[in-house]
Amino acid sequence: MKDGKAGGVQAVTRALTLLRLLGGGSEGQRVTDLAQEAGLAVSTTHRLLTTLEQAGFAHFDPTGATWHVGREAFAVGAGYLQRRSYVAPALTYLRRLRDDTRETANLGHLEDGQLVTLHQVESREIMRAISPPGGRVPATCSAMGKALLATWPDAQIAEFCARHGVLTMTPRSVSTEAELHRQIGTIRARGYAVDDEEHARGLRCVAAAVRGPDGEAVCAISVSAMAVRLGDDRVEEVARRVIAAAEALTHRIGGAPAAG
Amino acid sequence: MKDGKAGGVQAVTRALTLLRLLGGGSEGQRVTDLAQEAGLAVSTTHRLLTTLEQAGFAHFDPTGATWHVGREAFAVGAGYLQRRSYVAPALTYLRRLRDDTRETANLGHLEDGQLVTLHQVESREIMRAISPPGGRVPATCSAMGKALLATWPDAQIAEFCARHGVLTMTPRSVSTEAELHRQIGTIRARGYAVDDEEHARGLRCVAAAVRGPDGEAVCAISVSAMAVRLGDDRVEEVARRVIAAAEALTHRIGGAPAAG
DNA sequence: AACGCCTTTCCGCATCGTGGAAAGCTTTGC
DNA sequence: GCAAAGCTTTCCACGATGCGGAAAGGCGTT
Repeated sequence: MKDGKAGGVQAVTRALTLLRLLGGGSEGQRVTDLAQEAGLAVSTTHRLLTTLEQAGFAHFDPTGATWHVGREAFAVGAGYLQRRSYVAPALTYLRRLRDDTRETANLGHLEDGQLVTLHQVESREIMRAISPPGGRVPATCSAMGKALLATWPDAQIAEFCARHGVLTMTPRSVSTEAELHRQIGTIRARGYAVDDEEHARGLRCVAAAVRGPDGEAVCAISVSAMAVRLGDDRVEEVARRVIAAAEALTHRIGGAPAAG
Repeated sequence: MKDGKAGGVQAVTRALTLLRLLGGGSEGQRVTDLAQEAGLAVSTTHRLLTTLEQAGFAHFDPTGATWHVGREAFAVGAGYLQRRSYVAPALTYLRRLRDDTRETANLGHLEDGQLVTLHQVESREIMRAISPPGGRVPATCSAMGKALLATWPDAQIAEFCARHGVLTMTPRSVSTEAELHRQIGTIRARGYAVDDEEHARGLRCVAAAVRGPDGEAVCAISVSAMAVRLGDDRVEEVARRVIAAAEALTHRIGGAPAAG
């Protein structure tokens, strides 16, 4: 047929066109109108819609005989957002970050008060990272953890401390709630968090939070390096790149830069 | 063929199955695996995926040769939410509810006898939601579902049972119509509904209905938490907050507090 | 260099989707 | 209250269209 482009499965292409019309159009569309808009025969349209309904992607409202987007379509779309959809798109930015800084770039999120490293792009210079993917650290001992905490309201942070305590891993780790709150203030002002040998001796990290579509922080990006290679003079430059990566990823996953 | 159910357009049904797999499965799936999961020939799967990609519903990542849900799928799903004018205003109240209770706050509505979770603001303490956005549960196994049913006249509830049956998900789920009617009475008297491990073992929810301008219940708000974290002593306090949130949203969308 | 495992393309066959036509079903006008 | 209009829904014979086995093309591994 002359359905415009070849290559695809006709019936499927048509069904998807209808699905798009259902999602984009005004509320409650009738078979005849949909058929016209899609340029299909009414009977064909009806058959396709019925099929979409059987799969839960379309919904038919008997009162008024109108068609709507179904729950499955929503479920699939929601999966697109929620299903850790930031890991795959993050890879590009992590890699660039690693190449720009020549240090290890990390992606992590919070789980039960701990920071879990989800992915890591290793520095080509230095061997073996301290915290491999899957590794866990108390949130307050990690730059990524602190960057994420800093996006929370103060009351939540206090609650977090009450629940999990303020755990330490090195003599330099944040050890009191007051100290944590002080640091959080700095993090919010600067837009990035620093871990200065608070997780492991000789290791420094710089991190920034990534936000999801609803403005909530979903994960964080960091650069970690041997402290000797990441002096005070270099932190700001690295931080700038980390923030840029975090913002780029925020944008990429349809995130809102500011929270509510 | 013996594709389970007849009536639908084969190619479309199959394509939708793939789409669901893309949305539901782990991120980044290969053709071979998808084919196996869907019970299709590899070549067929590949052709259907290609078609989905042409329409923007699937996305192919050349590095790693993996398939992902596409932007169009998300766009269509978003239409599902946009169409419901109460979703956007609800976010504020959900977030506040989460912050006040430190548990996960949910928004849901009924479709085809099932409760569909529309939005979720996750507890910061606990990860992994049982029922993520897009997820469905039989209405009677859910606090939100029961809260909504309770706003209906008895005759309609009876009809609902006749149509959908009284489905159960755990040994604690409501299993008879009589039991349901008893609970509905309690819900009406108290103003809130409880799901005590009736949907998933170890999970408790407290929900209240939100009404639209015509006094009809349009959606429900709930707080869900691990049962150990939501003891009998805490239910009343949480319920008070859930009801407040539901009333606030009712008011916000110009709803009438009481039914006709 | 040869293997194994995967993606991608090809092609002949018959299955499956197609659209016109006709049958149901409401709503509207008189 | 009846008829006509306009819609949804079902039916069916035809042939275009999607099917899947097989083969070709890539890529990493042994």
